[in-house]
Amino acid sequence: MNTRDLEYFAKLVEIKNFSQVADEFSVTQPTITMSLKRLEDHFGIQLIHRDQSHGQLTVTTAGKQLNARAKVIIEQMQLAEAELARTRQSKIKIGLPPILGNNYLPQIASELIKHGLMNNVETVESGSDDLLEQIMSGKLDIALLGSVGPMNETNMDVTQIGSYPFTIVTPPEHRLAQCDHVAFNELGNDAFVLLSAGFVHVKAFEWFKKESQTEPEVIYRTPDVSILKKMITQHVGIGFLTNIAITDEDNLVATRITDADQPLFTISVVTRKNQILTPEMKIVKEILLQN
Amino acid sequence: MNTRDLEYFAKLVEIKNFSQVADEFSVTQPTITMSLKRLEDHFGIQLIHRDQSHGQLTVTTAGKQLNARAKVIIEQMQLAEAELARTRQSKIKIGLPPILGNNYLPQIASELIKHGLMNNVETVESGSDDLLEQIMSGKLDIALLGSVGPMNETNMDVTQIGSYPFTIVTPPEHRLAQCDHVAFNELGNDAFVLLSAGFVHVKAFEWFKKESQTEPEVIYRTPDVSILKKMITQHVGIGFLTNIAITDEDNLVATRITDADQPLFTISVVTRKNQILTPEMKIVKEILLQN
DNA sequence: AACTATGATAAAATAAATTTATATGAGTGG
DNA sequence: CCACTCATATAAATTTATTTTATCATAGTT
Repeated sequence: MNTRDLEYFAKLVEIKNFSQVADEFSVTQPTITMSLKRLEDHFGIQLIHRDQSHGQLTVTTAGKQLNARAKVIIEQMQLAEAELARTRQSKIKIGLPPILGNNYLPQIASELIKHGLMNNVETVESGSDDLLEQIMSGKLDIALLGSVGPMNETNMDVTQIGSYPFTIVTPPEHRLAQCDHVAFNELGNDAFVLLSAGFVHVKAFEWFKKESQTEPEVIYRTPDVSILKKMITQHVGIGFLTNIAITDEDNLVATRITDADQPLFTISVVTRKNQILTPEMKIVKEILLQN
Repeated sequence: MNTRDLEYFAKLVEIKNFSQVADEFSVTQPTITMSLKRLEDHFGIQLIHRDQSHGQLTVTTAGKQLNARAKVIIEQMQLAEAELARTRQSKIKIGLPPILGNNYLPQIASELIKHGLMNNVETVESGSDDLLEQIMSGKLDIALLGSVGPMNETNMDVTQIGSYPFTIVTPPEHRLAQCDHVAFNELGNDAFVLLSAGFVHVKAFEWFKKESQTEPEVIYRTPDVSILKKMITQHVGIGFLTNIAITDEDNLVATRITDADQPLFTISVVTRKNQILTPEMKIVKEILLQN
């Protein structure tokens, strides 16, 4: 069985047109006809019903079943491809959210040096959505991911290593800095500077908006945490960040939010199911789990 | 990419000998050499390290990684094969444990008749271990499975539909039949008739033995529940069964066991992840979930 | 009625996998 | 140390599989 046939088939199920599938793969139309015939002969059952009268192709139950398996097989092939490409490189590629960059990275770095792995590691900083996509598709070896509450990804090995509340971040001279705590619905008239879409903070922010029925203005968005902090310092707007994103040097105040049942910023170490870790990757994963 | 190459490779990783792999697949030895070369060329990395000096093959990290993916791909191919073979048959094949046969089957049958599906269904009765193997490998379309506590199978869609205690089953004239309840460690001197290995009852029985540190004699084992019941009636030994296995017509008494934290006989409806159910199968699954 | 879109079919061409035959290289027993 | 065995590699020939080219069939469209 050739996985190429399965790829043709999955595409045929998707776009339901032999000639277009042929174009997609830069082959001629009879190739697709023949490929489907091979599959139908192999499994001894019709997979696609060609309804000439209405110019419509329908996928039989058998076809749908094969398609479900074909998709897994193609995905696994792509993962193998990506993973072995990673193995060809010497460096371990770790994804981590920029929010953790300042806090975790120095701790981790010293541990890496201790194990003589500092030069074998390469970090990628990006929003958690993007990092999840990258670890899932095999572009990363290990990811440290933030999520709103526990992660639930069936194809991933997830180990939760901590969870932290979201807070309102202000300069020390701001009125909220004097408060021990604040309810989100007291912030309806405040302007926020926020992280860009793709960061879990945005999902959490939406949760607070919805639950408190408050619609604070978002005056600016940036994917860069240090820019965000500077804007908070300069009173452009107040911030919404996990408390671990804030260090003493920032000279900012994190005020906790009182809303009940609020989601927590949850940090997990994530690898793929069926991923084989090199001995070095195992050490790096251990280091991440312990910090 | 040919799945045949992946099969050769997985076998090579397993037995680490080119010639023997060739024999397994009834091909010649150079076929395996060429197949491996194709894979190594394709992924651009060495998969197997041939150590001529010690006559030993070792699998590289890349090879281990490919092997992990290959195994999933081969499994998915076999599932597709089995599932489409099932689709070629008209009858829906349902597995159920014989313990449920008497209780569930009549209820289910009347529902099936109501939907005109009675002739489209074929039941297979066997121990839960065997049924699990059959549903996992695609030989069954749907299985009703008993387990000791909740099932935990990552490749399966499991819906728990009930759980019931295990009980001690005796004829009405037996001393235990007078008791409302009994501790397992009071049964050290009783002889049991038990189901054969492969039934979850055996696992539960082992649990009670271990926890109570009691070793009752097992005088006879049978895979046939009705034979088992007859033996209990004829005082060959006392029984160990879930309470739902016992009906009024049996004229047997089920005495509950008092041991703390005891496992329950749990019934679940099980299908495979990524299995496509025909409309008929969906109805049958619904019926099973509702009874 | 001519035209277009879509898929099927057959023969030819090309590409890929397997076999046959043979080579290499490391151990092993006499 | 020589003949022998075991295990894998290599090259050419053969067989098998896939794709293309060219053409046809059918239904819908202008």
